[in-house]
Amino acid sequence: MDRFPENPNLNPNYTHLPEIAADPLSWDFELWEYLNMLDGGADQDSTSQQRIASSEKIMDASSAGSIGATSRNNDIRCQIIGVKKSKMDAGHRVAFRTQSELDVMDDGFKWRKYGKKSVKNSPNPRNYYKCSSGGCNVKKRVERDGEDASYVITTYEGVHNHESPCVVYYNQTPLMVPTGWTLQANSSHSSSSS
DNA sequence: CGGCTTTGACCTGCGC
DNA sequence: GCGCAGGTCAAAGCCG
Repeated sequence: MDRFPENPNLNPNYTHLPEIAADPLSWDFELWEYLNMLDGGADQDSTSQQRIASSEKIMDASSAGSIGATSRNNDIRCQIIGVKKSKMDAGHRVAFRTQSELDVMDDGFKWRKYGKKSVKNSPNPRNYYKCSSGGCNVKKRVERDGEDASYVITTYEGVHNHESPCVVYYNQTPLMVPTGWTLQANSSHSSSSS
């Protein structure tokens, strides 16, 4: 299953930003605030929010480096390449570009695949997922980077209205960590699954 | 048997 | 208005 890549407690390979709350109920808001700061306080309505309207624009944002945060951890790179408010009621949209052999990052939530589509200018198909939790309308798009297949572009749309069904930390359940992941100490949370 | 994936069809938005 | 591309639906099949 997918783990929450923005939550370092769930995915130690995720290059996390310490300022960003790990709370799954508010994380994309925090990311949005953080990226606004990175973007020099650009106008939210006309500038950075418009940068991710399509995969092409996602790549533009990535290459321009005008929005986003990149760092590195154990040879696994995860780059936040853009955030925008969704036109839908679902909320914000956040795109990650992650160097991973796995097609789908395990983010702790349970996703159901509802579509697969080949996209123009990309040899790799795009997969569409919905959060399988009842009443939660969060969607996720996953596709391989057409320019570098070692990267996976994951786009989250919306905000979860529930806690992760798999919120566990490695000091309680180390078996949950996939092969190849590097464990990272959890200093601020205790298990919610007890 | 229930839940999930697959996949073709359909819908919608956008550019020309 | 038309065509294309992206996104979603839903039926069928698979698997535990």
